[in-house]
Amino acid sequence: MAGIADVAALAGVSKATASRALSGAGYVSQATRARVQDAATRLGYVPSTSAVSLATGRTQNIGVVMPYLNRWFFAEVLEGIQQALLERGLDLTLYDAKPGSPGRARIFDDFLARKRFDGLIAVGLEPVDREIDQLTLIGRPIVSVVGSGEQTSVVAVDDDLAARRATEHLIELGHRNIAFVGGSPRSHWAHVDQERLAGYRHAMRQAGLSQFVQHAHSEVTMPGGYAAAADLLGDARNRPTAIVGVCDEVAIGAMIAARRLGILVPSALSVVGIDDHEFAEMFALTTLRQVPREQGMAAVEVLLAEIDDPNRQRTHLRMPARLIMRTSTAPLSAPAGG
Amino acid sequence: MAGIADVAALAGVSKATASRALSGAGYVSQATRARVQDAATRLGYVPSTSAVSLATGRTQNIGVVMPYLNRWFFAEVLEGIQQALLERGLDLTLYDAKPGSPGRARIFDDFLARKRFDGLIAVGLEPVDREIDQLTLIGRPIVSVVGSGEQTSVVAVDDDLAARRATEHLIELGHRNIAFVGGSPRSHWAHVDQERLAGYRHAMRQAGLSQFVQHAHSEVTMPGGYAAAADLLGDARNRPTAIVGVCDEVAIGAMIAARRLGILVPSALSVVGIDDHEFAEMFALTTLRQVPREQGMAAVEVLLAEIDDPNRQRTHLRMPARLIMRTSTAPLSAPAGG
DNA sequence: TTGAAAGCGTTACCAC
DNA sequence: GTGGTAACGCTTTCAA
Repeated sequence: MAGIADVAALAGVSKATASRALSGAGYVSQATRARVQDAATRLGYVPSTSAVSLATGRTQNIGVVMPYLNRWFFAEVLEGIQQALLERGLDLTLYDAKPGSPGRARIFDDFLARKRFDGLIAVGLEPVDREIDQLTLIGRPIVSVVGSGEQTSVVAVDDDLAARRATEHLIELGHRNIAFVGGSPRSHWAHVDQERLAGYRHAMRQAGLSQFVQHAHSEVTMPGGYAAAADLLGDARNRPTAIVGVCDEVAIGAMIAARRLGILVPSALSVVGIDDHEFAEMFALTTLRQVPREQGMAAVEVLLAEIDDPNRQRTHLRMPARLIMRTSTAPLSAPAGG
Repeated sequence: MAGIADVAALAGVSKATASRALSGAGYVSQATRARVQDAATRLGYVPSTSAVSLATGRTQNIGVVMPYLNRWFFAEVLEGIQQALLERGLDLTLYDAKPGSPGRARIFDDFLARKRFDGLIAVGLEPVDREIDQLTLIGRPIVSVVGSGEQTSVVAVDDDLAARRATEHLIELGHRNIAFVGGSPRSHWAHVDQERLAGYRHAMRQAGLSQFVQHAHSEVTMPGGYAAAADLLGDARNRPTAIVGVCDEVAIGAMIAARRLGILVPSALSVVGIDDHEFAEMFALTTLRQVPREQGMAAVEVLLAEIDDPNRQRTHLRMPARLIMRTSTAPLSAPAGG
């Protein structure tokens, strides 16, 4: 493998000059620069990343920690991060830290401590106290996507607002008996779930519908929403006329459950989600759109700025979600009861 | 940051001894080893990965290239890989090489050439000729998950067999007019699609049903399957009584389309998929199960063996898929025609 | 504008 | 069993 010494030799200059010529830092005459670059391409020179890291203290690599890879939101964020890093020639090292798994402890104890990265993006991590300490102890800039994060910069959608808008949309359509499906005490989306639940509650209260507030717990997955909605809708006497899903996956699960029970959407049941999941269109789901891919890209932006200037002030980006109207919601049809 | 020199000093030994004591290679007395380890934990010593890489030539990192992150199969494989690496203390650097994207070229030209890894796992890559050359030029072991891969070791499901079994299952139920949905010429799953299509054709031919062979092209996604099936089923005169989906996502899309058209599954239409996707259960989809997570773990196994012994013979692992019967398939009901 | 040489933090060879 | 020391491949002063 050709090293910088070979390049220097071929170009007839010293290693120092070759290094400067290739990295673009420091004075080099146009002529020598050209000669060095020529030699480099000729030899197919590729700098050794470990040598560069050792000498500069920079890894040119960003770490990403997330609890799930196989969920729409996380995969999209990851793609956004990846794309933004790719454009800048930075590598991405992935850590899959499943909540409560033995592997998670190892990641925090060993992997992250290795500092194989110049900065870290934590997606939906919801770290417990000890983990937060470990993160800050790393001494590298950190940006959270989703999550409360007082300690780090944060990029996220305004969850409270999104849920409020979703609920208000249903209220405007004349619904009163509106249930919220999704989220459970032991969910690892805890923070997001709670923000959204709070938004729903807020909207209900403000409309004087506190008596109708109803929260059906569920796993935050499509099957989870299916199961929870099946329960919720099973009791015909006390059935809501509309559902706010904590996210599209849950909302779609609820729609499928409704169909199985012979409850027509939207004539007998309106459903609204939050996300604008890739399946939302297919299910004609009305939803509040967030674009996780953009959140991922924004997180990279913020992180790189902090790497550049470690004293930079923390950024807290909360993006608004936009209502996308499809046909899973409809005005409350002439009701049987009041 | 404490370096190995500090550890050595605190333990009262040389750097060389400290290194041996910590890495476990070479002779060190029990007593000194204990003393060194104690000093290390005391100082919170963490070796510099770049220094280690530079000295050993090993990065303790595995590269993973895949074209999509947001599809069930890929996400599952990635989780399997991640888990297997985690157990061994190895890092994972991710390269998201979308087919035809400008970024893809960069990945092959720049990123992979950096060799920031001891070995590479390529998932469903379908590389074009130039890319294959670039991969082999890296000079590191490579394992493909899915894909033709003559040049590398391969871990995959037996696609031909899976599709054949799926088709045979329908034939045994009395179906004759069986269509295959999924895959298109410009699909980037090309190889898998074709294997499965071939399996379907094979089974049809063997049962003397060649005249019924019908391939509805579609994107290999749930919405893709939906659209293709909507077309296919729209023409009531020439409608198949059963569908083989190239994968579960397509099959589920087809089921949803059927429902929209008022075609009951399974009484009026049987649908079988391949995958056992996380949604298969919820849709009661009969399918041929593959476990991508295990494929990912197996790929790691093979790769590490090849890293250990570069002269090792290539491995070609083709796992069989198992039929999981649910209720999306049923015997052909007393037919109107044919 | 260029070059010599000193790191960067490990490992590994070779004496002792 | 242990310690000195030369790599590993690059960047970065500091002189020239």
